[in-house]
Amino acid sequence: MHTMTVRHITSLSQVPLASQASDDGSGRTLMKGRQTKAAIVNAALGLASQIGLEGLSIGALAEVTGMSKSGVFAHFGSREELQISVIREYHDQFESEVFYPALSCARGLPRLQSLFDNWMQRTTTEIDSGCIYISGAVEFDDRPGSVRDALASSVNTWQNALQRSVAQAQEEKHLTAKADPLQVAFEIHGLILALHYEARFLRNPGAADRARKGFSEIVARNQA
Amino acid sequence: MHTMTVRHITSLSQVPLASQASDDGSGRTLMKGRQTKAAIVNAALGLASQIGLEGLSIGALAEVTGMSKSGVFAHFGSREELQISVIREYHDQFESEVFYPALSCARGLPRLQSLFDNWMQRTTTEIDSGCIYISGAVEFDDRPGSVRDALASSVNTWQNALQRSVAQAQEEKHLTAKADPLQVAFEIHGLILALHYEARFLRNPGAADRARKGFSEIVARNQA
DNA sequence: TGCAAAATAGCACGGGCGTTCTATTTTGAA
DNA sequence: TTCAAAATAGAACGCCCGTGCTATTTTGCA
Repeated sequence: MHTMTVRHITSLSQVPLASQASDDGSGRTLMKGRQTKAAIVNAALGLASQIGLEGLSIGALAEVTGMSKSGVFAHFGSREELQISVIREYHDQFESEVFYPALSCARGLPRLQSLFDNWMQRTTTEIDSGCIYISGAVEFDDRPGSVRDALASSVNTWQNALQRSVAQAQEEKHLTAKADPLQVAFEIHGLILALHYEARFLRNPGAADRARKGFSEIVARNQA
Repeated sequence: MHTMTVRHITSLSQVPLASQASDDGSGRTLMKGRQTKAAIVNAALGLASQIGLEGLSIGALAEVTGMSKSGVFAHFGSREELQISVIREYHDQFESEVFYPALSCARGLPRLQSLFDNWMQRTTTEIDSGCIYISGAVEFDDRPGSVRDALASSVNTWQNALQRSVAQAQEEKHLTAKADPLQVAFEIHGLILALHYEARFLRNPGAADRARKGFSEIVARNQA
């Protein structure tokens, strides 16, 4: 219980308490609960992507993982904590699929382009699977609490990274100094949101092309 | 109007049986059920805007309207039908707040600008109240059925109107013939979605200004 | 190998949900 | 004023939910 509380406070840190077991790739000393929990969170992420964080139910999750409701429940202590774990998992995946790979591109426009391309790639996948950053925003619009906080914090982290990349593109003289990173990031975000909306909900074809075209227009307009 | 016809076709007809009463502004002969139903739908729209169409519950609605659950229920026959009634009401309000007023502006860019201004005005309001075209899209992403159909149909009606307005601006030589109405409408949609997301969920200030700036950039880029 | 601790299961609870069925009240034309 | 029809209420149903409690099984160091 205390560990739960602590994890709450330190927000997204998942550092284990000293007394607890370490994992590692394959060694002994790997408390089985950890891997089970990871499996549950993965299944939960899959479920939540499709039906939303609010639609995520412990019963359904138990069925999917072949466990009992209480077995699943014990790993989290509350539904909220489960939802937060899902958000954390999504955050990590997003980071390693979208953000980190772009770091191997040169600072400035190349990296910004890579960030966008990776984001597009991910969003294209999510036309089928759904996106927690988008559905969660709608679900927790006006529902204060730790789930909302975790979600907003993750999204803000990403938005800041994107804005930073725009600013770097200005420093590198790839984009004009007159450009406003907040404005550019806002417009890019809009393209992704429109892509998700029109492709996933309306099932309009061609939305991905329009998002890409929109991005290149933004770049062209702000070029140095 | 086309929308009207479509609404009838989609089986949402509420044409009374021949023997039943007609409404009208204030005359006698107005079956009380009609006004009660309208009041319920209005309350339901308020609730659904905040907590979503999925969150809308008959119990909560009964409490808000001061009626019994079954009293509310009897007006719709199913929760789905209630949700559809809410969508129809929202559609009508949207039409009369955003679409119709713009018709008094000259065809072409003036009317397009008016459509956008009205839409911005409405979205600004919805930063507090919520928007069921946005929340509903997320909730009914991959949930087939009549609710999804009604929602998508309403959104499509609006999207077509917007695209038509862009095309008219081309005919009037206000926008270049090279512009793609689908592309322009897509980008505008993105601005509105980003505004809703960043203002309502992230509570970022300045989002409205960024949306407006984005629109004027789009217009500038596509000017004839 | 033994044995505490961790992990999991089983069960029950209270509550809200949509819906149905059956009264009861209210309406409004004759 | 009467009276069928319309509108509303009331109670109950089965269902699924999150959660707490108490076994029971499994784990992994001593």
